Order: sequence, then structure tokens, then C-alpha cells
Amino acid sequence: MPTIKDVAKSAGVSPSTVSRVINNHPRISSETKKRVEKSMKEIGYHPNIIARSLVKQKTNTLGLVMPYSTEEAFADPFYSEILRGIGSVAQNKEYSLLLITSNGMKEELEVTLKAVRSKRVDGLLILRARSNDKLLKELKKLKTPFVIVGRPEDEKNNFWVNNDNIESTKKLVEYLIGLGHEKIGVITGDSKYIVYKDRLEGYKRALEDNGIEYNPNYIIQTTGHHGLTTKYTKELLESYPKLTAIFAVDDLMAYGAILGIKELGLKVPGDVSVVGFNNNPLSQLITPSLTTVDINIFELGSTATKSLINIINKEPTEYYHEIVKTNMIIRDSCGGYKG
Amino acid sequence: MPTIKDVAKSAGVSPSTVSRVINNHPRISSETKKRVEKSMKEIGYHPNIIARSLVKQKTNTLGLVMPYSTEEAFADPFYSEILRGIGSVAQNKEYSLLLITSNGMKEELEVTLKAVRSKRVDGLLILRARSNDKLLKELKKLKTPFVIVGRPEDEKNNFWVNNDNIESTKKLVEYLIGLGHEKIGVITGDSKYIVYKDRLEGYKRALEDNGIEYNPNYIIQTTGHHGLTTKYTKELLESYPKLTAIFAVDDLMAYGAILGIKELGLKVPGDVSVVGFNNNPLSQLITPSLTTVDINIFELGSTATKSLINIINKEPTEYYHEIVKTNMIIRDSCGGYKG
DNA sequence: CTGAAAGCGCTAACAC
DNA sequence: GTGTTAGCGCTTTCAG
Repeated sequence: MPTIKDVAKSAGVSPSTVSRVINNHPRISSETKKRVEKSMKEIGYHPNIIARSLVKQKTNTLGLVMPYSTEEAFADPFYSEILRGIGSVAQNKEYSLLLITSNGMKEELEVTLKAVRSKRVDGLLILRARSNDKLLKELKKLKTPFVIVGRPEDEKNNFWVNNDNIESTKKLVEYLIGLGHEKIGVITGDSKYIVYKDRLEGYKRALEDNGIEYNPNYIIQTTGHHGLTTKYTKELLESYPKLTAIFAVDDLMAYGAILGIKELGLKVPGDVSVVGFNNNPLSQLITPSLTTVDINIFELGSTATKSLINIINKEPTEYYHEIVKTNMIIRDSCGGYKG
Repeated sequence: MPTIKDVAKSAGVSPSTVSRVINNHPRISSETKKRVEKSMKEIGYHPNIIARSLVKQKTNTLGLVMPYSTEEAFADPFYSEILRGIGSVAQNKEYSLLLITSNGMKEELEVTLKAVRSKRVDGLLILRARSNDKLLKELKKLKTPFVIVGRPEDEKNNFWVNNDNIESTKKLVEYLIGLGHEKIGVITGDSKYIVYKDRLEGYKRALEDNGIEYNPNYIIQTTGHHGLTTKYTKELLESYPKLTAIFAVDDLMAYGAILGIKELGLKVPGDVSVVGFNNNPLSQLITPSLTTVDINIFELGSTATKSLINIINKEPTEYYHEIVKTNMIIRDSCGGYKG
């Protein structure tokens, strides 16, 4: 593999001149520039990024901290889609992407810190927001730039990009309320994920603003496991047969809920209306098609990446966050309340 | 950030000694080793991987060439799952993962070659097999090690890992035949993907071995777009109402097909049996639950990664490939033929 | 506008 | 078993 020296020789200039043309240095005669470029072509030269990184003390690489749970990713196009969003801007701005995967919280912490300490990455995209996140504390100690996709607990002292989950959920639940529903069950996930907390909060606020009493018994918590969701939904409806609607914090959970409702011999939306969240592409295909909220995953990814690159290069003095808009998508899974 | 020199000073040894303890050099006294390790802890030293890569002329990084189409990834946990498989062995063997994404064939080629030429990666995992793949040719010119997940056209001159799609499909279709079905429609995808070619081939062989005539009119080709799949399925069944079963080369297509069948007022499996492929986690949740083939995605990823690392380090003289087993999963979407 | 020289942080002969 | 030295390929002062 040819190096900058080979090009220099071939073009009859010094290595530093070659470096200058590579880096588009302004003060360089267009003649020598052409000559050098010609030599590079001829020789088949390509700059060695590792060497460049070493001297520049930056890698032009972003680390992507992926959630480790399988269940999370279960049938969920979220990660494919957010990677597309991230990839598109990284590409554009000449950044590479280092994937950081793990099989648990401890490993995640170790592996991520290692990537940072060993200077593999210039910054990190954290693809989840979790309560009491040790990783964030450690990263701050190391002064690594990072952006969280999601809302962190400490909103004021982090860079983050998120949907407005509370407000979006409130709207969604108010849509149900508008249809006449008052007794609305909720299927939610592990409360260590802030996204689920926020959506539950949105639900509460919708009730509150509309003078409906909040009943914690209507809330069930499930995992990514669908069989369980189905089971829990059935149990919920058997305990509280007056429920006329179900709000699931994720479309996948809504699928499980619909199945449970059907297994009880009830109809969707005839007997029970169902809404989900995230607008999984399958939601338009199931029967009935699911009313849900599109969260613009691609944009979540691209916005976070732009932010991170900006933070790396500009070192802003104040923390900030960005909100990506959601759109409610009304389909066939909800009907009016028939007292 | 402390460097090896700082550690050397603090421990009262030379940088090379420090380097030796980092790299577990055999001839080093356990005393100095301890002393150096203590200093590293105290100072908070972590080796700079970039510098190491430069001198060692290898990065301990694997490039992952992701397919670029959105439609592919549509609701498909394939990529989450294969990344898990890849990540688990990469982690284990101390390799990092560089994500290579793109928005089209040309960009994919450019970006991938750039990663190789600029020495960012030691080898590549190509997460798709495509006909007439220019990328493969270029990578061979560059003598980059790479492993394909899927079966490449030129089987003999590549390293690859795949399911036995032909044989697995044959079994699946023979299951339908065993139920009495003879007129079996097929829903397939873009034939530039070899996986679809192979599954079609398996279908043909099943018919052939069982003395059933092959009718190309029973084959329809769709894209990742579900609405289309539904539409095409309806057209197919309207043109050939004698079809009693449908084989879809992917579960997601099977979902579209089932919807189409239902929209025609027919029952699954009462009137038409349906089988899919890949065992998407949702397939157990839909109604009826889908008979399909589990392809062990995690193992596909881990096997490919092990192979690649092996190839990078051992430089084997002969090409080889590995086959990951599949399991047919019988559920409720098929019934006996009722003439 | 261009060249010489130093150095990024680490490893690997080669000495001793 | 440990230190000295050179150098991986590139950028970047500093001269001129």
C-alpha cells in the first residue's frame, strides 16, 4: 500500500505538500495540486485514517450504544430505522459508526468506557434512556460528548433528542376520551425505561384534564414477551370488565392485547377499542388496523447525530435538547363508547 | 490523558516494559509486572488503540456491510438479531464493529471500499448475497478478507455462511404436499437476492420429486411493500382459484398474503393453507399462527463472525462455507387438502 | 507557496 | 528481563 511518501516522490514534492492537497489547504498552487492528485490516482493512494487519527487526536467515529436486551428489539424495526437515520447523516459528514453491543448492564458499561478510554470514538449516541444510569455519570467524568435518544432523568444536564411522549400520549388518550371512553386500561413496560414512564404520565394527564379518575388497577406491566401480554390483558379484562379501551405503550404490546381481547370472545373495536404507540409498519396490516402514533424514528436518529457532531466540534457551553414531532395515525381499532 | 511514557516514569521502567505488560509478554518478571500494573491503575492509564493499530498495521475492527434498502428491514428483526450474534463473538474476541450503511448500490460500493482502503477494518461481513456483485470483485482485488452471510453466486471462491435454503424449502413444501396440496402458489421477492432464488428452487425440487407439474404462473414476485403483496395475492387467487396453498419466501410476505386471502372472503387454513419462512417472532401471534422455518439468525451471525476472525488471522488457503441448520415450525396456518 | 523536522502513542527488533 | 532506538503514516509548526 502506497503512503504519502510514495506520492511525494512520484510527484516530486514533499510529504507535507501532499498532505496539504489531501486536506484542501488553501495556500497551494493549483498546478502542484493537480500534479499531486495525478500521482495519487496513478499510484492508487488512499490516506490511512488510523495515522491521521493518531496525529489529529480524533477518530471521526461515533459510538452507538445499543440496548442489550433481545426482548426490546423483538420484531421491532426501531433499530433498523434509527440506524438508517444515523447512518445518513454520519455518511454525509464523513463520520464512521462504531457499534457497541453488549449482553447486560455491566458489560455495556465496561465496553462503552473502553471504547472511550482507548480513544476509539469522538462521541457517543446512547440509544435508550434509563433511570439511574451509571453510564452517563462515568461518561461525564471522562468528558466524552454524548447525546441520548430519549429523555434522561436529568433533563437539564444532558444533550438529548426525544419525542414529546407525554404530550403525544395525552393527545392519543384524549382521542379515546373524545370517543366516549372513560375506563381505559393501560399496558406498559419496564418502568426503568423513561419512555414508558412518560407515556404513563401522558395518560394520567389526559384523564386529569378531563375529570376522569385515575385507577392504578387499570395499569398492567408486561415484558417484551407477547404471550404474557396476551395473558395479562385477559386477566385485566376479566377483573375489570367495564374497561372499554386499552392503551398500549407500544404497538407490539397492542398486538398482544388485541389477541387477548379476541380470545375472550370480545371484538375490537366493537367491545374494546385499542391504541398503540410507535407506528410499527405491521400496524397497518393487522386486523383491525391499529390506531397509533408515528414517532419519526429516522428523524430521531438523524437529529441526534447532527447534534452529536455539532457538540463534538463546537463544544457548546449549554446543554440543550430537541423534540421530534409525532403524528397520530387514526385507523380502525377504535370505536365510539356504547354504554 | 496519560500515555505509556507516563506509566513508565511512574513505575520507573522503560516504555517498552510497559508495553510488554500490556501485551502479556512472557518474559517479564512478575514483580515489575505488578509494579507497572499498579502505576497504570493509579494514573488511570488506558492504551490508545489508534496508536497500536498504526504500528501493528491492523485495527481489530470488522466492517459490517448492511443492506441499504429500507424495505428489506421492514419490521424485520433480522438485523437486530444478527447484530446480536455478531456482537457476541466480536466482543469475546476483542474485535470492534464498524457499521457501514449506505443508500444505494453505488454508495455502498464507495463507502465500503473507502473503509478498506483507508485501513479502517481488517475484514468485512457482508450481510446479504446478491447476484453479480461488483463489491465482491473489488474486495478481492484489494485482498480484503470477507465473509458473506448468504450464498454467493460463486460458491467455490468465497467464504460464506448460510442456511440450506433449498433443502429447507423443499421440506417445507413437501409438508404441504403431504397434506394433500398440489396447486401451490408462491410469493417471492426480488430475484437479485439469491436467497429468494434458492427458496424458489427448493419449491421446484419438491414438486419435481413428488411428480407435480411446475407452473410458473403460480409464482408472483413482490417487494417489501405489504399492500402490494396483498393485492398480488388476491390477483393470483382470482386468476387461479384452484390454488389451495401459498408458500411465501418470507413471513412478512405471508402476512400480506393472509390478509389478501381473507379479503377475498376465504379462510386460512380452511380454504387456503399458508406457509412462510424465517420465523419472525410475530408469526406466532397472528391469526392463524404461521407455519414457517426458523433460520437461527443469531447463529448465522456468530458463525460468520468466527469465520471472519479466523480468516483474518489464519489466512486459510482454501475457501470454505458453513451451513446453519433450520427448523420447521408447524403452527396453525395449514390444513389438509379438501378436494 | 513549499520543505524540513518533530511528534502523535505505541510496538518491536536489537542490544545488553 | 529490561532499555534503547527506530518507525508505523500522517499533520503541523516553523522557516524560507
